[in-house]
Amino acid sequence: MKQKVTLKQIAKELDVSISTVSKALKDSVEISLDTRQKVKAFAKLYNYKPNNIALSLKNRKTKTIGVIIPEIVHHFFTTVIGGVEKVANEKGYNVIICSSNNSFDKEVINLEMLASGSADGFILSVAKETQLKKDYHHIEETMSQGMPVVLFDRIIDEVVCDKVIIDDSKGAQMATNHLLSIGCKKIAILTTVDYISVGKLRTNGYLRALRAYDVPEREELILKIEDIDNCESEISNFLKDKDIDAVFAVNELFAVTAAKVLGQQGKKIPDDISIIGFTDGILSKHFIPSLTTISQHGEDMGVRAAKLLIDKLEGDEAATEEYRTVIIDTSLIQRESTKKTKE
Amino acid sequence: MKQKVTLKQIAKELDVSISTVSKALKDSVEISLDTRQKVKAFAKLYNYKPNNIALSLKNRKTKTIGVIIPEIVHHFFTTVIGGVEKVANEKGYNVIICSSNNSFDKEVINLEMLASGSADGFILSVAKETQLKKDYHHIEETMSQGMPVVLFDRIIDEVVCDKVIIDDSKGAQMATNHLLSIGCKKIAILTTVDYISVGKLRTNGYLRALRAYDVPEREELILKIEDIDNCESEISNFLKDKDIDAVFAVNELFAVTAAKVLGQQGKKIPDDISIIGFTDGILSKHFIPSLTTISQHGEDMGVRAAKLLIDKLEGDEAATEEYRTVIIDTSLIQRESTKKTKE
DNA sequence: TACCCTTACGAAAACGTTTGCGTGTGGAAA
DNA sequence: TTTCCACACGCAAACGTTTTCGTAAGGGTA
Repeated sequence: MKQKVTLKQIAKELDVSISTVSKALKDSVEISLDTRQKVKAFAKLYNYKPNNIALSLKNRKTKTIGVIIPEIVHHFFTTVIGGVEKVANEKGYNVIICSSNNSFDKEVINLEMLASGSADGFILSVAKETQLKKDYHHIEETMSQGMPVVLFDRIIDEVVCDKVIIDDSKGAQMATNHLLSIGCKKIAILTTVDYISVGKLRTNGYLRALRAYDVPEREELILKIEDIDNCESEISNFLKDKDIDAVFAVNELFAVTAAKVLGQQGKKIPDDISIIGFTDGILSKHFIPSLTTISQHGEDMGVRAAKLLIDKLEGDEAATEEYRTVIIDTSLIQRESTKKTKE
Repeated sequence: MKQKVTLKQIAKELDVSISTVSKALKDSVEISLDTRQKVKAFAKLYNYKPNNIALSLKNRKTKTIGVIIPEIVHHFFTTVIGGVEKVANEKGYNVIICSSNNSFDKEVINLEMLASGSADGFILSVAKETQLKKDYHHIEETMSQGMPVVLFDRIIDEVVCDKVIIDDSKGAQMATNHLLSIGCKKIAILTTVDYISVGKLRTNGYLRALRAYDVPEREELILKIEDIDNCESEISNFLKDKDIDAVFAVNELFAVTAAKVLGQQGKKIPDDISIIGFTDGILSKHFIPSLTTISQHGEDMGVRAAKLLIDKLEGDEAATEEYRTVIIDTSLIQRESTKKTKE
């Protein structure tokens, strides 16, 4: 087991100083061609690689981006990470991913850990608990120590920093408009409790679309779900014998669950009831019938977030003081679960 | 913007030496109670956190585990990561995740980057390209430099190290047995090309099960798919008008695609044809009909892999020299897509 | 008063780099 | 022979820790 070779060892072997080795490897003109070649040959032979940790300490930057997301087993977040990685790798950055598991405490711990030397900046989507608690001191603190933070998707309005979001409200409006435009009038919505920022915004978009079409908003068509993972019976009860012609679900799971229970209740999709979801994941694509949905372009979000962060990290002082909010376009992906109703 | 506070700054502020501060924070008896309290109060006030990078350099370990997987947008791999994170966090380790995107080059780059100081050891599932190329020098090299590697799922037999796998062959056998036991006789298999280790093993398991039941193996019932992401037309052509009563698919995507095209071809599942998949992901669970499948217990794999790695990292020299292969049990999850055929 | 022991702290090395600056050697010019 | 200047290299500081060892001050004992 040959240990990792250091400058010091090479220097000793070749009977020169450490600085000579370092400079030789960097092709410094200070060092004679002869020595340079000798050092480089030796370094190659022993597979010398500079120690990142030492470099980080010396340069006071790690060339690493910390990404903290609420869930790691989640299609949308992984697509965002994909985008982040793409940009980061291009620009020579490493990516560390941590999941908060939707726990405030774990979010704080992860952030503090990464902030104490492991990452130069952060891309973050906050945990449910954080949105509920409204405690953002860890984020503020990180920024006050000079580390830039980019928030995405589940953001916090009160925190001043770069942000990448979709216009959730507009996306929901687009979804609802689509249903209205194909002739649906009695549109139920399956959404989350209000403290989830994106859920609330999507509910708002739904309501706005109804108003624009002069369709009265009806309380009994709105279901706000708390326990996302066990939503089936709740949705089933809610939908049972309800006089509706369409369902708008604010996420993929609600959409497929609605499709499933409606099927069980003898409804045909899209003939009896149209369904539209949110998030273009693997479920929407492969479900039968495939689900019309709103795409959030997760990878784009990741790309933009990473660019914003790297700009800040490498930018001059001027750019440092202004914060930008990038809004990613949503788009409607029309599939089989929505269909023009016959007049 | 208050910069991160260091020992040096505290020392200066309090007019003591750096070592005094360091010792005081560690409650060393060398330091008077008075000084200790003063230092601790000051450190708390300024939110002092030791710099991880400096600690890593000093201790020559990073307390970080590097995880490299072929794809980040992939349900199975994320569940494995979930398991790794769980154990890692318990034991005070950080996790860095990189994706190789199934590219050999990117796998090498990521590994080398993390190996040069960023991680103490690795949990790795190799890229397709790596399996094809059979070039494992980067892994051997990493290990020869004293960094333990645990391979999981897509492993390499030739590399001697700790491994966590499922018995793919046995799992496939279990799946095929299930089909046979409910009366299916003409079982097609949708599998991958042979260089993908897990695909080949699962094909073997299928064949073995057939032999054990004295069912002749028929070449025309075996489809080896190269381009996983565009498999629909291939599967559709293969299945068209084929005289079969069951399909075994070696992954989730093949399974749902088979279900879809069979549906299009007018077959009822499970009445006309039973389907069984591999991997218990989100698709199998939510598809209609929900798919019988073999669960790989991804989270377990992650847990075991992390434990193996940490054992090696913290173990004494004795444990260092022996390598273990942990085989995670697979289990059959029976859902709606398989049904006893009427005799 | 002289000596010793405890208490409380500081100096310095080490981890592996990079880099500005100092310096010895040799040859060329005067 | 003296002076000067490249050239080629080494020294040392710095990044932020931890830890070993050294030591000054003070009090107690003989």
